[in-house]
Amino acid sequence: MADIYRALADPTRRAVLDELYERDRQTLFEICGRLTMKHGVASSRQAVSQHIDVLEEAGLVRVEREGRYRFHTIDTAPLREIAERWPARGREDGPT
Amino acid sequence: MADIYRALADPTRRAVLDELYERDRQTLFEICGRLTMKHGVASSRQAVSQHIDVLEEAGLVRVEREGRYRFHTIDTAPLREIAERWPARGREDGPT
DNA sequence: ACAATAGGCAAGCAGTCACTTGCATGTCAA
DNA sequence: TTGACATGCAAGTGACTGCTTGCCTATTGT
Repeated sequence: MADIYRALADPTRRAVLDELYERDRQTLFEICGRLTMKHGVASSRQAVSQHIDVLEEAGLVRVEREGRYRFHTIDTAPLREIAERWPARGREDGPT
Repeated sequence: MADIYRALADPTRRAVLDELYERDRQTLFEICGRLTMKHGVASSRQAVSQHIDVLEEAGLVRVEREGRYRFHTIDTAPLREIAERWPARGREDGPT
């Protein structure tokens, strides 16, 4: 499994996660369209596809294939590694 | 303030955070030595210095100058942005 | 079958990044 | 003051990354 931190390093990939967080089970074309419309990100289909590959390898996005469609779903579980690696200590107020 | 995600993207920078998480107020030379000894990271002083610059710009490391020493301290507060951007939802089990 | 749709693969290119190298600044002890 | 120590600055280099380009495969509708 690839590097989750490196996967998060790119702003377009974070926008993809934002979009999938709002709406699950989107296809590549849906993600592309919505990135352009709502997130002001103008990336080609191939570019977004490559970004999704990285997110998938990091375990942040899961894919279900159905016919000629590929539905993408966010998985926030791997993000916990970050919070658990450097937990807030003592006086710094903790998570909600 | 620079990109916290990009700051975390490099494994050496994460090792620096690990080290500072274990022990606060370390100088550059201390960090270099401990990175080599305990984390198996062999980076030059200049390389580590540049990494620390990135961490500092991301707000993850704070610096106190005293005489000819610079003491570095981790600040985990900016990490909360990540957990708050894509909070775990519904059935996915939450943090401890 | 045929065209249209959704996606996949891979080479090439330009920009960025981490690292090195070499020298400069500032502080402390003797 | 002088040398040793801790750090700072900046140019150059090789590798990596994100993106494009061009073509290919698979599925669906008519």
